[in-house]
Amino acid sequence: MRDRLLEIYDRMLAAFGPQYWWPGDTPFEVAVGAVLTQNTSWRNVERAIDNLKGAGRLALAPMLALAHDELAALIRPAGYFNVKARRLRNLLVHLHEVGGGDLEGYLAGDLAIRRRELLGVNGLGPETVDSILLYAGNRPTFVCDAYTRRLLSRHGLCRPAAGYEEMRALFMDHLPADVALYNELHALIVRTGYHHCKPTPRCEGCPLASLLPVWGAKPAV
DNA sequence: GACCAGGCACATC
DNA sequence: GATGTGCATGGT
Repeated sequence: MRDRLLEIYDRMLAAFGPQYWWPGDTPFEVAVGAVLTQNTSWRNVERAIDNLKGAGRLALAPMLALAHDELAALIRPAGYFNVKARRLRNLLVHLHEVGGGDLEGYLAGDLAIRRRELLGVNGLGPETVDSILLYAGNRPTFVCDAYTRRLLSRHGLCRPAAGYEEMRALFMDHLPADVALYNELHALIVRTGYHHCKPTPRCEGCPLASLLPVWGAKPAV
């Protein structure tokens, strides 16, 4: 299993190069982006983050001071703005009350405990929590998503209906707990997902074709 | 106009 | 435990 995962990693890296994730300037921006990007394209998230930046609200206290409607209006381009305004506030309140307002210090605490605490915040699921821990906190936890399930299941490495924790364990049980590796591997899986679903379901001539012969958004028959 | 995008909570069976 | 639904904008 380790060798198969690393071969996929090597192929993707050779094809697309390092992805330099997460696209955000500060840990706080990364954490906010992790919520905003839930089921949403990154381009729309960027608009929302630009709005927050432009309004001088991209920091814990200034964002926490916003009324629901004000926050929702700023993040509108990211979609689900009422839901996400609530989820962001839940995260901010948690960081303020449990984390003492110090995001980086908070994320540096015991990994299993921090993960469990963050999963207890309403609106933060496993992908969002692992993204915050890995990309904002530089902690070794693997991030999985819909692309990951497609990649694994189409290579017979997991069931098509595999749960999140099952996929995460698959990576973490077979790969070293290496932040740089986890960072790049997840980013490359997403990058490969874009590449394959945009042009054509069957990616002819792709450097990954022998490893990833079929990708389309809907499982190919 | 249909389909998709770096999910998640909640209701229901 | 599995399955269905609401949430919403913007690109292709």
